[in-house]
Amino acid sequence: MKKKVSIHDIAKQLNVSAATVSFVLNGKATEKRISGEMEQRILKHVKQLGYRPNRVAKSLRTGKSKIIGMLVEGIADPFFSAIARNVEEQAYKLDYKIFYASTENETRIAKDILGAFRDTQVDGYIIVPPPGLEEEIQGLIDDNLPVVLFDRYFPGLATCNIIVDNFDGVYQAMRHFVKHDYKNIGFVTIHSTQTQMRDRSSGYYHAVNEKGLTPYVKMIGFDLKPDQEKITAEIKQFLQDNPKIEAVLFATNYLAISGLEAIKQLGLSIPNDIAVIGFDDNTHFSLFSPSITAVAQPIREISDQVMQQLMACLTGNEKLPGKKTIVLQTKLIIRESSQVNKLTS
Amino acid sequence: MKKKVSIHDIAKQLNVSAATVSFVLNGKATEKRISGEMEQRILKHVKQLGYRPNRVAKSLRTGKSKIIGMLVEGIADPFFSAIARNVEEQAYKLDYKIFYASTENETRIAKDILGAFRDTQVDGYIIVPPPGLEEEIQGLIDDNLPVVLFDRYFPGLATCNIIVDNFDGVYQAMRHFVKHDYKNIGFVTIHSTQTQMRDRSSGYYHAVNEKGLTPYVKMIGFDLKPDQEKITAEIKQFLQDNPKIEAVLFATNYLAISGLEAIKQLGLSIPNDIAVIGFDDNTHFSLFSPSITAVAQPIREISDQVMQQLMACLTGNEKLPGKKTIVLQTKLIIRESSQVNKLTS
DNA sequence: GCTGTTTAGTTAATCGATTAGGCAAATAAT
DNA sequence: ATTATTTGCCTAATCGATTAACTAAACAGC
Repeated sequence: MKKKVSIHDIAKQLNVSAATVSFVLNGKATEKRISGEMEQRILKHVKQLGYRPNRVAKSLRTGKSKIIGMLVEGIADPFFSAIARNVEEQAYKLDYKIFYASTENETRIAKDILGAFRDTQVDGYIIVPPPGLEEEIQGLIDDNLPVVLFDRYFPGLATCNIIVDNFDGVYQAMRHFVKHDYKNIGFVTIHSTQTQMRDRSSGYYHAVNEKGLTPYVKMIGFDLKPDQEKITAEIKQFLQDNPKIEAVLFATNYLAISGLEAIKQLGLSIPNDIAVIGFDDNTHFSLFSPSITAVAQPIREISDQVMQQLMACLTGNEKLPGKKTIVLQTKLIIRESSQVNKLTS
Repeated sequence: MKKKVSIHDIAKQLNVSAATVSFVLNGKATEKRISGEMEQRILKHVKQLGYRPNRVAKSLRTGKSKIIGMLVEGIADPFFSAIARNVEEQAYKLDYKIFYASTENETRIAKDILGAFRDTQVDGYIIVPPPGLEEEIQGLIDDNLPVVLFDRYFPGLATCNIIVDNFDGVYQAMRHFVKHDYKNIGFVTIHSTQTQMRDRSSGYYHAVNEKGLTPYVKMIGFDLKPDQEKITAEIKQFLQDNPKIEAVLFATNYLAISGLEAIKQLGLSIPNDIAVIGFDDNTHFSLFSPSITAVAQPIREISDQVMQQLMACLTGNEKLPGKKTIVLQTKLIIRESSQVNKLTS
């Protein structure tokens, strides 16, 4: 087992002090008036030995870790994993590493992990907050730690938030339905008071009121998320109980999946028996037959904004991002599932 | 900004030494003969202040970090993110954190990140190795660091590997095709010499030879992975060039997606014009019309085995896992895409 | 009363870096 | 020639924990 070499070993071997080596390694040779000759001697020897400074020690001394903590609802969710991937890519370029973790939207898990992040002294936080995390986030702000929230936020907190216009996303989808003459439009969402879901609901109700429609809403408990079959069963029941529904909007990607399964099980034909739009696009929606219309979130832009805001703090004047809410627009990707099939109708 | 409290602050406030506090906090009170009275006094005060030990300092001293480094091909890939999610869940229970990163199967990125993991002193490594990472992995072994590889491995290295029977997975799929009387069966794979792809190819050729069939193979460059459209175009070309093909097997999930798109663009009907099987199942395959037959990898089992092997080293007698290759079985999930449609044929 | 053993802690070195402050030698200024 | 400045590098404290080695007091045994 190759013994680890420390900066002191390097120093001893060259008969200089550890401080000198440290200065050279941190590019402060000129600033600290180390001669060019010495600098070369050290650099050469360091390269030859393949010495790598111990980040843990460095982190302890400087209080910086070059790590960003990222807390999402679930890394297996394609929406979050796609953003995670983009964020990671950008972080990598700036010599930061990402430390992901999933909360499953549970307050306790989120608190635990956030604690672990703090203990590890991560330099910045990217958080998709579950309910009840206000205090912890306020704590980060109080301690002057850079935080960026995305997907949802707490209106009461002075954080930097990157979100999409959930209200408008749903509203656009509704207008599309109405334009194609659908009158009885269902909305399947989850029981949640978080901003993103609340805004989606508002968008639905706004459209319903504006157009004088009858609302048909089904709320699924969030706790059912791991149990796809149960969600499918509930949606099936909802559609059976409300046979008038001729179009339905699903408020999240996993609800859409279960909803499509429910529709399949009921033997209904899309879009002739029932039209469908999902919130959150999916690589596969274009391949479905019929292809599925979706409200697409701008994944690339979200990732870019998240990183831009966070990096401005990390590399800049160490200030907090400050209270700022950046609202990005969604895009309705119109496919076959939301318009009557001209061939058969 | 709340000043951070250290173990010395605690000690001073209680008029004891830092060592005593440390012993109590690490549950060594009895072993180190600290009185119950003192123990309670310290615990109470620590709880009251909400003191949390600095993990970085602890890590520097002990050389342990309670972090596991996980290197996958791409965190946005549903196969890897599902495994990551499971692994994370188990690690969490054992008080370990996971540090993910994506390599995009590039040697240089993988080396970089592995270096960062080492610098951070992660306690264990879970790796899906890109080509050319042999030396670095051997280096981990030489330094007695626990490593588990999965999905693919290097036959020359004495590592613990968790893989699936890729050969048999493909072979089963081929047998299924043959059973349903398909004779001209295409195989779309990527240009790669890594074990998992090599074995899938072997499975195909074995079946082709055994049944006396004509091989139709299309190799896609791995570098095209980010460019879905190009892959789609190549597959389209392949199918057009080989009109005899009546069934096709895709060797990875993203090839299947592009392949389905190609088939859609060609206006072919599945399974009547062309039958399809994909390697790697997908949440959505059951919802496609027709639903897509797939070779499912046992995600849960893979994650369990990975963690079991790694944890045995971490919590146990600090030995390496040793050379051991655990081969799990795939399961052919038969759906509509691979058998002639009884209604119309 | 003197030695040996427990009890209940304490002291100080250590992990591997960073960095403010110091100091001797060389060079410049007067 | 003497003082001032610059050059070039070193000393030692520090970050916040862990832990081997030690000690002082209390108690036991003969």
